[in-house]
Amino acid sequence: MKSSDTFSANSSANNSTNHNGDAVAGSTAPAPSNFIRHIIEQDLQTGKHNGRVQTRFPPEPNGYLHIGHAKSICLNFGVAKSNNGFCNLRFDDTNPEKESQEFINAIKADIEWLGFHWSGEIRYASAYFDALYEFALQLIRAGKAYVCSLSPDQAREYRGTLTTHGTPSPYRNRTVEENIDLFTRMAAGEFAEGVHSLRAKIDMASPNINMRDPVIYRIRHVHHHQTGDKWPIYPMYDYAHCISDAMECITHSLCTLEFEDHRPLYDWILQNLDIATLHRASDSKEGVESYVLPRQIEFARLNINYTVMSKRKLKELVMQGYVKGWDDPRMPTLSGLRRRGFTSASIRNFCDRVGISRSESVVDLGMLEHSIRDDLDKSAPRAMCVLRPLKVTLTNYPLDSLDGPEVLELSCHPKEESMGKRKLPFARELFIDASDFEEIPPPQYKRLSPGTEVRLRGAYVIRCDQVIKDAEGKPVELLCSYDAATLGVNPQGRKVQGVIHWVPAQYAIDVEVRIYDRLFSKENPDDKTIGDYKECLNPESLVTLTGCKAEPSLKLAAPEAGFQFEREGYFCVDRYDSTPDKMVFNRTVTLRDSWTKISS
RNA sequence: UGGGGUGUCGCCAAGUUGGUAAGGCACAAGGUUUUGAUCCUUGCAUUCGUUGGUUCGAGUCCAGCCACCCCAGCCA
Repeated sequence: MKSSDTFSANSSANNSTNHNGDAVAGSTAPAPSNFIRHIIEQDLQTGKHNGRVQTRFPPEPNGYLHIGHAKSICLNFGVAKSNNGFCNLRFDDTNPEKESQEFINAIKADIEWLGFHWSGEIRYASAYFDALYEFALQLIRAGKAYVCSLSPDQAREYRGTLTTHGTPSPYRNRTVEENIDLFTRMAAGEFAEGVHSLRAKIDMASPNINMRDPVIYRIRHVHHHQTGDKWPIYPMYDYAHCISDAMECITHSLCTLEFEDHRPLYDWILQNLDIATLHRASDSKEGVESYVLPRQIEFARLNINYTVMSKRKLKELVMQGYVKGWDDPRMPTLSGLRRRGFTSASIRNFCDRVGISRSESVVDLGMLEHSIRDDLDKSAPRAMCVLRPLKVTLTNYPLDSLDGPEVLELSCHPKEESMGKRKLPFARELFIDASDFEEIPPPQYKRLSPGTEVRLRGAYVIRCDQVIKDAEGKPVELLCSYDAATLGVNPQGRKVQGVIHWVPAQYAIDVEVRIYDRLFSKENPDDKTIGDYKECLNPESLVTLTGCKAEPSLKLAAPEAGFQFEREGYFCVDRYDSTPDKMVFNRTVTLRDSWTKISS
């Protein structure tokens, strides 16, 4: 045990030993070093924002959050927290047809589960529609935006290609009056979808296609989950996002690499708006003179091998029934990982370990597995559960006595005594796992085989005397004898190497165990040479085992409770399908396993 | 044949102003162990995509080359 001196010697280094301490925002290690934190440090030094750090996490509510979002969440909230700043949650809801309240609710729940707290009320880009509309009028009056009446197809032709410049729209030089008239009528719902759009007047010859008079408003006669039927026009991302950031006084607008080419547009919009108006529309409580525009900074999105991360593909897996929902334990969604048994701390740690950079990279799934093992090894109580039961009868163990069974006490954790002990009856008839017996033991096999001994974890040493087989020659029962002198002590004069888990037959509870494995069998399901990513779906990503035998103490386990089933892995009680009468456990991850390496 | 990016160990990733390659994962070898788990110890890039240049000295500066990623939605 640690002495109290050890604790007082270095307070900051011992954060990790603080089990149920501050569960918020991965704070066990010193803040990671990355280019974004460097930029912020610099801005703090130069006093660019008066020492203020304000970030935001801006999901579009068109799907569930996945672990890639967790990277962004940890970054945005983490960077704000360690600089005494704040992070907003803003729904980027400018394209209502793909969005829904269901997604908004799920996203909120996932962020809370991850352990982060957003600053103030939840924000919505849609809450800024009035302001956005006024700013559009301002651009029009300044001759910096115009109503274009090209069809989407025509607009594409006018835009030019990657290597050839575009051609100005014939509507580019409409008068301010005409533009205002048309735009006002667009907003009044007078026109059908597609007949007009509002465009920023920038440069059709720009080598950056985003600057070739991008559309900033389109006509969409659809219901919006927040604003109802108020608007027949909706702003585009490029236009709404930068203004929303500015209105929320965001200092550092962090996004992924694919928006790099949009940065000039982000800056153009803000720089072409009247700063005083922007300031007035913003959250700022200081004067205009200290009002500084936000800076967009891009970082690489998260990729993990053996999985897909695009929302489109995840949605497809759900919609076409390849998985059982957004929260299927095989999904890389936060709700899926949660249901699988991942703790939020493990995900935060994973994000810290992965780091932030600008190079596109593919993280090994092993890193995620390490993060959850690392957490659960320390925090998960141990228990025994036999997945593929094989009956064992201890021929020399007394038959049931009237006093009831012999009851053993086992520690819930090998190191953490504070986790207490659990009771487990011992009996003449037991179950062990079928894989812990081999009639013809392979080299270095340390488990049970005819004539050899093993230790039953937390109980006695037993020896296999006889194998009873069925008609096909498969072992169905083992007749063993136990050594009564080996409870809590090693036998004298011989060494018993193997230790196996077991469960008393008549006191065990029947449970269902779902064995999950990676969803894809190829490292890169997106590889074009595979064809469709669904071709490499792993047919064994889910194997359901029924009739598993769990120790009776598990009966009390609550939904989502995580355990280490000794020698098998980490498992959790399924939060939806498990009932007291029919418990269901999900395998979160296996234990590290050097035996299968040795044996193969 | 346009523009914007990225290239440091098998996988991530630090490398402030040029001064002689952090850390994690994985892997390997030992030790402890009533989980073939955990834990502990040790090992694991004379080299930073590549070729040249500047310099006493370059992953860090300069030039050329190569590879890969992103962009032509009235999606985000």
